[in-house]
Amino acid sequence: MFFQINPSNGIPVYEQVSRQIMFAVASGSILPGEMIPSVRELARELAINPNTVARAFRDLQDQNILQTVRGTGVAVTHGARAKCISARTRVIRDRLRDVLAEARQSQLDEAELQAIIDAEFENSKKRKH
Amino acid sequence: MFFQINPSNGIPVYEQVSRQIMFAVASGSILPGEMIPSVRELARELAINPNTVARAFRDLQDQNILQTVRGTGVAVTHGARAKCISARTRVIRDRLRDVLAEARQSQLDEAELQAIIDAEFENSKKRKH
Amino acid sequence: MFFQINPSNGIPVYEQVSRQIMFAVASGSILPGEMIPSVRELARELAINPNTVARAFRDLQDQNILQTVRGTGVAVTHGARAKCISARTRVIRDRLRDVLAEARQSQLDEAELQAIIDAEFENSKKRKH
Amino acid sequence: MFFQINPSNGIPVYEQVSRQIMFAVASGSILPGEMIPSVRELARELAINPNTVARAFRDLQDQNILQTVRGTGVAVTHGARAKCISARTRVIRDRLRDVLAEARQSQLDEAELQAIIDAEFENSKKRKH
DNA sequence: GTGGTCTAGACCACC
DNA sequence: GTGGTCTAGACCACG
Repeated sequence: MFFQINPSNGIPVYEQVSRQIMFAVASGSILPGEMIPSVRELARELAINPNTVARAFRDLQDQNILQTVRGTGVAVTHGARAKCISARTRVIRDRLRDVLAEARQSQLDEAELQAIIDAEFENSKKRKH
Repeated sequence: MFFQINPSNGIPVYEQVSRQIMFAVASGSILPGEMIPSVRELARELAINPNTVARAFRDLQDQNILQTVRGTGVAVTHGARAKCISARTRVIRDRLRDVLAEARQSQLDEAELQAIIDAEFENSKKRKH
Repeated sequence: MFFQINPSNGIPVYEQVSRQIMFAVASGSILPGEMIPSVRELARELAINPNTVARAFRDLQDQNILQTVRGTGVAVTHGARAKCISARTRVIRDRLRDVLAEARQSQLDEAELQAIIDAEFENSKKRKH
Repeated sequence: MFFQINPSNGIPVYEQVSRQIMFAVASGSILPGEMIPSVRELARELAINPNTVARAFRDLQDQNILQTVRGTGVAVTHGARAKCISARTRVIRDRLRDVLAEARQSQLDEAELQAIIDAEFENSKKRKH
């Protein structure tokens, strides 16, 4: 596991964890059928409380993305890949839609909005590498 | 006052109020120097708690967008217009930046991201009128 | 709230709480739109930890049976009634199906099984009042 | 040995093993005095942990259903048949009683409950052959 | 006052 | 070793 937690950016820690797992499955970094690190181990790595990790795992189990094997650990389900990919798209599209809805509602000039979008998109490309 | 409050959409109610006032000033729907409805009146209209309206007003006063006129009520300051315009841009740009940052971090394919952006932008145009 | 918790019967306490709320909604004891007792209050009444109650509430929110009103409390959603009724039927039917499947798999004589069912059904009727 | 283990259906694996042995004795598929496969062999067959099989055997030994024959292996005791038959009835009756108790507590309409029972009983008959 | 999050630490069943 | 449950207590945002 290779991701980062920011304890003070408004997004609940357990949600940062579950999202990053979801994204990792979507992108193929974690494969269906694979075991993922134990609650305690991941908690140690990320320097957070095990209960917080457990909550993230539980949320993903409720979505049938993870599955616990009794006394053994937690595995990625076989249907997880597709679910994660579409969930990822959905999350991003919905958030984008919210921003655009607010922009429209604020009566921001359309050309200006377009300019902001282009600029930020370029920005994000640069930060990509 | 003509805006709408959604008490269960994640955004704090007081923030929905202050933002919509801000946007109204930015777009010229409310003019500098104008009085705005009292805390009690606005609370009644929007069917929310007066404390919530008061908090929105306080936040806007802290930004020098509103000011109390002794014995009369609350008015939009003369410097408000410019402040609201730039605040509006900032709010929207920041939210957009967050979405794009998350999209990038999720390893979503760039072409797909671009497609989503275009589609949603078109969508929001349609909903505009 | 009028229900009972048995802390040592195998069923997790938070699940006993959420089920009993569900059943209460299904049977009409709690109506859609109504507020339910606060986490702290219910925890006090049932003599359990508030976090345990909170978890039950959270599970029901995930099923869109409860809905929190920010800073105010928790309410039963409007679609809850139908969901609870069908969930109740489903829970009971599934558990019954499991028992019967096990009975069949155990090669228990069918007449004997029928006898057990009849006897227990009569029993449960008696206990009803 | 011809039975199946489901590692992720809530019932502990060791209990699935011991129950299925018990049921096999009750139905006469395994006869008193017969040897049963060794822990290691059964574990291999069922693709589960030997400790799990050992625990199932231990439970059955505690109930005097299995006994170890020094230097030879594990055998079904002579009193086992009767014990298994009554244990089987007890297990099923208890589970049935639990379901009906919950149904009653949920205030499910009695006629509806009766209908569910009948339907599922017919269902289970069909699946039997 | 309300719910939500997080931590800490305990105990349990399971493998 | 594993995950699951529960308790206790703290802090925060919201109305």
